[in-house]
Amino acid sequence: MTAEQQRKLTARAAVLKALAHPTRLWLLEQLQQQEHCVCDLTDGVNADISTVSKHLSVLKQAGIVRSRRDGKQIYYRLETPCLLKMLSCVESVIEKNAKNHAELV
Amino acid sequence: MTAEQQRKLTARAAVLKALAHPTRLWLLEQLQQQEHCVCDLTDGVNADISTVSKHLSVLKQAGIVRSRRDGKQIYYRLETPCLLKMLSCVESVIEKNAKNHAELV
DNA sequence: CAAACACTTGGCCATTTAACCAAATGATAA
DNA sequence: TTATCATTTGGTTAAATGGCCAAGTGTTTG
Repeated sequence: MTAEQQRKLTARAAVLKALAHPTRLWLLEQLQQQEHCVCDLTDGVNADISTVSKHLSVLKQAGIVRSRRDGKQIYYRLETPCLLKMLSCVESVIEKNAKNHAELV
Repeated sequence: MTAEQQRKLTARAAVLKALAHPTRLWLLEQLQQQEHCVCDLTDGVNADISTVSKHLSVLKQAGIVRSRRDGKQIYYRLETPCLLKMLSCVESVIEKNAKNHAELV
């Protein structure tokens, strides 16, 4: 593995890492159709608003969402919709796992 | 977020988490064309063989790869090729980030 | 301008992750 | 059956993550 390869793979891993949390995946689903302020999003998650804010900042840091201020609120929107589509493959892994597991029983 | 949603999202996050490491992404690339034994894979990675073995076990646990023994060696193969294809979207996030960053300079 | 509102940030703590080394396991070769 | 090879597993340690609370920042409202 060359240094250049290492660099590329680390960048990819960083994006995947940002996606790899149930709350963050839920946030992205909410942002799929339209932008939302943090307060909207906090309502749906069973967590402190500061926790939600930090999750959003992880997604922003990774370049997955963007934010804009409008008055008191800050609105987040999904920057790269393909990310959610790509989850269909993740889903197929899960289904296959379930099937394999069922066969073992 | 219902308990059922939570369950689903946690399962997805688990698969993404397994992908979210540069070494594991590299391993998957190697397995894309053909199966390899652990020794093959260790050669390319700058890490202890036990480290590589543990990375492979993370991928296996997530249902992303499978293994079979042949004599002394254990061969791993990619179970879900679509996972690597889906990285094109991850790549587009990275490119967009680079572009945005360039604009700021 | 002070109070209230919507968020973000810093601090703290518990848990998880990743790396290495050493020891254990499983299979073949001597 | 002992030695050797290929890999996994256990133990340890350092660093990263995720949660909450409290304090700080930026905006609007009274």
